[in-house]
Amino acid sequence: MPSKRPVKTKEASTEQKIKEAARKLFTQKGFAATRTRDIAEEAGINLALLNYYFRSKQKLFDLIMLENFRQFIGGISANFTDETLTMEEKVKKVVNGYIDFLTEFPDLPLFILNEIQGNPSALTVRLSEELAPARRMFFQQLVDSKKEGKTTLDPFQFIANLVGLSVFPFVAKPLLQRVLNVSDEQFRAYMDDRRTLVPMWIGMMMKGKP
Amino acid sequence: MPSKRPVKTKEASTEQKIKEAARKLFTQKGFAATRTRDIAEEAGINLALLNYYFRSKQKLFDLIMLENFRQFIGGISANFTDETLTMEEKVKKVVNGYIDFLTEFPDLPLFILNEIQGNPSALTVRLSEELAPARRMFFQQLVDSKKEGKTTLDPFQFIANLVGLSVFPFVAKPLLQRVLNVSDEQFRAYMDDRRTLVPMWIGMMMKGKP
DNA sequence: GTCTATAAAGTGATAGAC
DNA sequence: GTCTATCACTTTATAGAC
Repeated sequence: MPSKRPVKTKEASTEQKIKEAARKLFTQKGFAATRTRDIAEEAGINLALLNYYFRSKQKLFDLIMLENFRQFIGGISANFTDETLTMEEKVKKVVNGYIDFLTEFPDLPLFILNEIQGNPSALTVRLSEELAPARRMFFQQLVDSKKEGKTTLDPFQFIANLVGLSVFPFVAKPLLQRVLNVSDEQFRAYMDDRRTLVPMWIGMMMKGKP
Repeated sequence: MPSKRPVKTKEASTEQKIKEAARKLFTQKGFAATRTRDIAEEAGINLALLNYYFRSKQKLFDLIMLENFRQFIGGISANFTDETLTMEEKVKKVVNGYIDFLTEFPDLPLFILNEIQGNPSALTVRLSEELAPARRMFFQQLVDSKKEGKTTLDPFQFIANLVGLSVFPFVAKPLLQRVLNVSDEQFRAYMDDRRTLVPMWIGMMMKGKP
């Protein structure tokens, strides 16, 4: 078992190189379609070192998966638990946060959706727990809005719309680009437009019938 | 090579049983994570029969994938090429079509999204071609709507919203259910509500600012 | 810490009996 | 058409030299 980090700090350590290579391949192709040999090659190291540092393919995968989950929900959760923000401001922050994040890590949402479908009970429980505070505060705020007559929208529908409008375009990016004949650059521009469009639409939806 | 179908017609033929088992497992877990032995067991037949009927795992998978693609785009395409329908009617039909279809085959969209991400150029080209007529007619109709001052919404944003609001809740079903604590029954009811909600929202979005 | 060589198990596919 | 037995190859993981 490796107890000490390597000496060099200027360039990435072997352990780090393996982890980054694994993150790239696992996130792109999933657990089963990724071979440990591919990871070793991508990291530019020997195959045996993977097991030396991480014991097994599964352990390495679990590590990557947990980090991916954390990164995905981290920013969102923070925005929703901020007491100083109105619902309208939260929506703007969450939408912009998603678009920033997914522009940088476009493969992550599909990876997470796959993992959750494949493991109905494993990490989803933990995920749910970590999101519990955000959920509680959000529900409370939406119930208050209902009392004040600001909206009639059900919390489930609200979240489904918010995530659908923000995240789905990234999940379906290759499909949308192919079918609608859109370049990478154009796609980016469209997503930028959505930073203001989506919050506006969400606002309209909350107000109810036109 | 099998030239004749089996004799029995009362129950599913061996070939059909294999195909259905393969469809279930491939759609659920993808190509790499599905073993031919699993398919054989699921179908209740011998492993050798899989190769007898379909030559190889890859050939069987290609067959399933093509059928899945066709089924997914079939209904949608038909709705969009119907000249007698207004844009508003088309939206209603497409939304209801998706919700019907995905209630029955909830695993399909994630499967398709995965395949498209994994094969940037293989089947997506064919998919794009088969959707070409629908795309052409839809663009024309939306351009007309713009001229008439009915909407200012970009076609890309329109499609992203339509598919995002209709399909995404099914893709994210396990996540939404876990995080928002929703039963299967409740989820179904929410989706039923969306049959009228989504077309209404799309209508509001097309009209522009509130 | 890193390498080569190899063990151990898994997996797709086929040969040949029935 | 369907089965059992087995081959050929891949892939994960480890032993042991350096």
